Amino acid sequence: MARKKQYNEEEVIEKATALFWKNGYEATTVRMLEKEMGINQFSIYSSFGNKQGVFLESINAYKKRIRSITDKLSKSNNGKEGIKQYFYDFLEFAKEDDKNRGCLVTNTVNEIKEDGDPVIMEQLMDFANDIKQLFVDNLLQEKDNTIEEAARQSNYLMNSLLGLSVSSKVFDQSQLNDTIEFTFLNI
Amino acid sequence: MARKKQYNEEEVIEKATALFWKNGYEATTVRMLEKEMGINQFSIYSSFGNKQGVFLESINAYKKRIRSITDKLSKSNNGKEGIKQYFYDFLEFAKEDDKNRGCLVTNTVNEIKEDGDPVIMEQLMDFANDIKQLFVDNLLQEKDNTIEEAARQSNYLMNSLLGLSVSSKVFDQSQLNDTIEFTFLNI
DNA sequence: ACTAAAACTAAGCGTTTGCTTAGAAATAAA
DNA sequence: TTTATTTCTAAGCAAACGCTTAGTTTTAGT
Repeated sequence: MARKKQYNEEEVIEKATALFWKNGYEATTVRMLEKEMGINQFSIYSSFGNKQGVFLESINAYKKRIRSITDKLSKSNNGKEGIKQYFYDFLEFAKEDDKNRGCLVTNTVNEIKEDGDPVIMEQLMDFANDIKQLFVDNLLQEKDNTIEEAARQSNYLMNSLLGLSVSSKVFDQSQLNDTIEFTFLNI
Repeated sequence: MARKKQYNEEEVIEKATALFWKNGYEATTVRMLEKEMGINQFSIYSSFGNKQGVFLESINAYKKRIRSITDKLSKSNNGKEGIKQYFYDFLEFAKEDDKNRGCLVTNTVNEIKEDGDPVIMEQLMDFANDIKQLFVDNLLQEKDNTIEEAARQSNYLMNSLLGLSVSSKVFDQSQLNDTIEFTFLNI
């Protein structure tokens, strides 16, 4: 009846994700996507609607990939030690060759700001809140920790993780290790 | 002999700074600058060469403005307590109406990445290192603190400050206060 | 083999980007 | 007042942007 697609949508989105991760949303042009994904602009628009559609699918692909370490955290039951391990896992996850790309979601929050596309913004907020909730869950595994205290600590830890997403692009591994160790000293 | 300039270069750069601070470098177009600065594109290019020239002058204007709080830190002599005050001062400094714009320099580092313009990148790195050095100086005011320990602590504090630059755009004041208080418990 | 539907290629659409330029308006020395 | 010099306005440049479309190729049911 009709011709077959010569590409796999999941595969080309993986490649788009890498581009967005490296360059950000605005700086990634449709011509770059065309080249990296290995398919024509027509195919891009026919499969994903528009550039934003490609990006939203890339965010989904990113979430799926990072689930390997968030799952590890949600299964962890040794309190703050599990979160600390998540910090180290995240640094490894975001590493590409010897460079660190930070977190795709954090990068995007930084880029598109408050007047950015509301659909994308909501996606990003949900993602951050999910991780923060994982922190709270793990912090409550520590004995004598109240919900209020865990909430405060999770704010502190999220701040540190956001900082790490930025720092990892600029500072070297030993500086990052120091940062993580200090972060978990007194909670 | 010749016609007089109808604008003051410092004044129009102040307005350009506000625009870059709010929107970032790439998202700020020359047409937007034209409108905000209140002068024609010809005047912009004749005074500052190109868009990057306007931005570099804006970075200088930003540095001059933030000097009010960095000066306070460099004059401070009560160790980590002075740095903590700097964190609160920074949040106040970056506030615009009820929104927080973060740090112009941090925003730009996040935006232009490693393959960005080397001239801009160097400016940004110098700025970050200057602040980090101020942290070290103040940390050495604490008794029994070694240079190595102060260096490690300054990495941790810079990470927290970078995180705060991001967090302040998303979280509310009480969450930020909790974060700062927790940050200084550890050192 | 024929045909209809989907997927391909490649050219090109209108808009916006950073930047330039032709020409008018203003200024101060002569 | 004339003249030389600079600043102004406004139109326009090539290139790059996101996106579309005309026309060809491939496929599977008849």
